[in-house]
Amino acid sequence: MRETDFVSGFARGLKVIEAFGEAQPRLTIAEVSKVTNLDRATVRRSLLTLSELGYADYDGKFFTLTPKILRLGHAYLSATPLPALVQPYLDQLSEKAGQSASASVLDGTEVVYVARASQRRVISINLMPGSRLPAYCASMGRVLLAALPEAEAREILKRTELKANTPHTKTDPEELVGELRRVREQGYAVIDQELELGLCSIAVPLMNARGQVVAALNVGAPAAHVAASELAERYLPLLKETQGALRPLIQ
Amino acid sequence: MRETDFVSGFARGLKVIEAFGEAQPRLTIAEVSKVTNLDRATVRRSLLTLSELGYADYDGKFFTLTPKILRLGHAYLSATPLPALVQPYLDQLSEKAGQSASASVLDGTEVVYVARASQRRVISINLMPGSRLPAYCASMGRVLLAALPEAEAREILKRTELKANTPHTKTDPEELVGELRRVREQGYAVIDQELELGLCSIAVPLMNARGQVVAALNVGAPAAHVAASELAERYLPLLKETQGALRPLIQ
DNA sequence: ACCATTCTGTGCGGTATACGAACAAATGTC
DNA sequence: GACATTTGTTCGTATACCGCACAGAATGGT
Repeated sequence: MRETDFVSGFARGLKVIEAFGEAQPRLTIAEVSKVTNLDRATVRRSLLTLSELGYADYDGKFFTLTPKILRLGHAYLSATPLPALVQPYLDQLSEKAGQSASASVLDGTEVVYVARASQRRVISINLMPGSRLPAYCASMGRVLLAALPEAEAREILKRTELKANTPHTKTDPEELVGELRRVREQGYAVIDQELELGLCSIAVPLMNARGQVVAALNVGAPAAHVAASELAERYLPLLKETQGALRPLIQ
Repeated sequence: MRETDFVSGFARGLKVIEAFGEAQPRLTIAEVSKVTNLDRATVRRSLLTLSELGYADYDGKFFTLTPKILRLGHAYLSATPLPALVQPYLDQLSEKAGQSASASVLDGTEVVYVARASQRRVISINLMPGSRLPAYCASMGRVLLAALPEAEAREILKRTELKANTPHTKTDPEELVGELRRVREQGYAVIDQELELGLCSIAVPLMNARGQVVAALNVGAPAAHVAASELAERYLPLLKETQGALRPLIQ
């Protein structure tokens, strides 16, 4: 690709959109400028453009994103058959298990939820399609990393900030690579409170008809309710069943 | 806003992203050019930019969006407190009702789902956060339109392509305005197979502490399972209860 | 009330980008 | 296999945009 085949105005604008995150529903021009390291004048033009197009609201001081912005992500969710395909199976799985069930794909060092069926039981982390978690300490992340050639998985781990979210979090790259090997062999991954205390989960890969891993499927449960050691016994059959049912349907 | 406060390269790029919809997961440069009415050279630059940034994949012929694009919509979903706030109530509501429950907001002529709790029962339409439906023939759409000044609602109806999805669909603007009046008076809207045969639903507005309508809440059911005339009797108390519980919590 | 700080909005010069057209490559048609 | 059509890529030029610097407004601290 030539240098001139890159529209930096577009790239800058996308960066501006991403500046709106968790703790920042309302941002001023200067705040966005700080977060994005873009010039204030540039940020201002981008935000006014978003506002003009209806993707953002502006009250003279603060900018907020409007629901129109969901059209962008929706372009992916509706264009990709996977989410719509797995949703009903996820609902079934979630009901049978009595726990939340999710499907996700890998994006860089993170897993991205593409579908989810939640249970009444409220978990502190609120997850929905589009939500992201670091791959190294999430059950679906382990499964997806295990599906990659080891060199590639190592590369991703190298790029990841391996921090200990809890005392249980595995952060040693070598230990993680070993863990990935085990996951690859046994065909599933169990996480015991590595992401958050009190939360454990089990995941299996989702394969297409050709056997390529295209996503992961998991069931999450409060540690108080189900011990990590019981996860496989309790939920693995259900996960395997769902995995098998979906396999011929994907692609 | 001055003419020069608009970044057209950014606007064009967003248009390119939106070109990827329902039936088009994989698009060529020329296809995107047709859909967007942008010059092929311009589209190419936008797509290569998306690809360079990891928002799209390119195999030399077709472009596809990657899950990274979900970061954009996620910026809204996580930045707006509403979805996370209503989700647990939705889950509860869905379980008590034994039917799917959703929350949505208005975006132009469409309702946009911001949260959803689905039931095992599979409905032909697959809906998820970010999904859109025309407001005029959806229960939540009726509720949200009814909350607007009548002139504004008329304006939106004028901009809408009022097509009859089923023999039951109301498409006469005057009849719809009358319907909106009734919805406003009775405080809820019932849809009987106007969007899709076999599907009916009931919705109520969600208000914030100041009494402003900020979203809508609904329960959908297969017509075979629950007659439209029974919807209010069966689910209105649950909806009202949820509405009341959320009211002091919003904003 | 004052100054210090931070913010938004604007004008300007240099540069990067969009446009249209022309070219090259692929695809389809007979 | 030759022609027609569509698609992808390149190029020159006019122009729109970026970053900077400054002015004025808003905010905050003393």
